[in-house]
Amino acid sequence: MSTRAKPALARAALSRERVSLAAVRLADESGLEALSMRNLAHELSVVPMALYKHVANKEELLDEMINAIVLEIDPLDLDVAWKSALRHRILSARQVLLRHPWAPHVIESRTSASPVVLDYMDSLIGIFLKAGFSLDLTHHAMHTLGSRMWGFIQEVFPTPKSPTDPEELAAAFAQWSIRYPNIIEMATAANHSDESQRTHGCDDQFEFEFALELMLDGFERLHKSGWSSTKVKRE
Amino acid sequence: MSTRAKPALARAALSRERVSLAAVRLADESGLEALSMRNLAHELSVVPMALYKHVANKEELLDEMINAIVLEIDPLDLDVAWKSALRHRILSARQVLLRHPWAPHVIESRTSASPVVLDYMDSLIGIFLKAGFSLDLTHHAMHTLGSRMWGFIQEVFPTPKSPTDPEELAAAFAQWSIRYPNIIEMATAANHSDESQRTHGCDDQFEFEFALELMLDGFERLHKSGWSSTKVKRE
DNA sequence: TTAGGTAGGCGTACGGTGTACACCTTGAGT
DNA sequence: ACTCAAGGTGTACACCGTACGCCTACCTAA
Repeated sequence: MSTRAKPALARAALSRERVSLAAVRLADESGLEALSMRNLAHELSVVPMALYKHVANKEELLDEMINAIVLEIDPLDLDVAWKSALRHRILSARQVLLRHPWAPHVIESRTSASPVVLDYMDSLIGIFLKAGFSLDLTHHAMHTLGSRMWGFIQEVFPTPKSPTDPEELAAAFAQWSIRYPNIIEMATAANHSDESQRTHGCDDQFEFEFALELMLDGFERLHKSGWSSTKVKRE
Repeated sequence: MSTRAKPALARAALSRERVSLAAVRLADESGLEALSMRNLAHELSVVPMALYKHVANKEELLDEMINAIVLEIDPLDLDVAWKSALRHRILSARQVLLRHPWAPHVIESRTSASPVVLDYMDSLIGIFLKAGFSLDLTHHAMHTLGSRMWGFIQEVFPTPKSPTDPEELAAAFAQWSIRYPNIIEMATAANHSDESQRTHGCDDQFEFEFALELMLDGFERLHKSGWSSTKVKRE
């Protein structure tokens, strides 16, 4: 009864880090909707209110989860041309986000940046400046990247599920071809043409890189031509 | 007591449309967090469960709200060059979203597209195809636009609030200059240079248009050069 | 004119959420 | 040995979405 419990006897002590790592794991494995303070506490064999000794509230926990995964992004390689450095950093961020599918949603809901997040952004800006980009152009480039700097873009709505019964499906398809001729034309081309399926079909990774390269090329062109926002550019 | 109440005596009858319009108004005026079924019902002088006779659940209500605002986007002008048509459509979407600040969050959380949403996307695709873009390039262009086709981009984290006390602020500023030298350099340039404040400072509208033009120019260049995804483009 | 069906608003109740607040236990420092 | 604070506990509250059953008022057909 009155034995002096050694520190790590019954269970390891809670800590801010242990809490947020457990939260990341829980979200990874069971989805964001399973991440309630009660579930998380249960996972840690602890009573819900115990968590509040380590994080102020759920928002702060979510902040901490983002910190944890931002630290997974590859560190910056300084010995490489700006374009490769940027591409590498952003594609690495993308790999991280693919491991944590809940992250985009959480990132989007944050209301202010933590120091860890600011570090990451600072390093991206540094890449531009070191390459001689003007402050001006760097600024706009960062805004253009937007959420792509985190390795994701809002995937436009998934198309509604199609019926399973072949006959119904054919009927629905006919309907759609009338109402959404362009969507259908594009979608069938992307899915059917011989080799395109494997080469790019609708491969998220390809789409991401396509857009990223388009932006990087755009930045490069503007930089080389000495673009400045004082020259208005509308055609 | 037993008077035959005329249809519109006590209050107008509920309908799916009245419910979703009231929801839009409530979100506009009081923010998305105020939009609970209970609050909405109260607003309509009705008991919460009454709403469920018109929408299956809250998700469906949110879908309907998006439908309502997508219909506010300017209709497509067919007599105009593709670039202008696209720009106009997207900037119009942006105006709509500025009127409904809750919309980006809701759009991002939708899991499938409604017919109204598909109509909008179909019309954008149509702009590309009518201009002679390949199905291929059109497809990638749509992905590249991403959430920008809705008139917003995930605004990267707002910087954390700065202290009000001038002395504290100076200290914090000094700290930041060391930890985030690039952010600070960029931010001060954007805010201070004489006329840049008015001309572009950190004007969301300008940033949006900058990115949009960069993309449109990129699409145009690829289209003119007969780009196809079979040619790999990595440098 | 009456009977019956149905659309739509009402009331109650349940299981979930985040978290405030008071309590108690335990280990470290004096 | 005593104190004090850090940290885990238990209870309680307000709010959420919504399942389920009821009841009333209208429309239609006989």
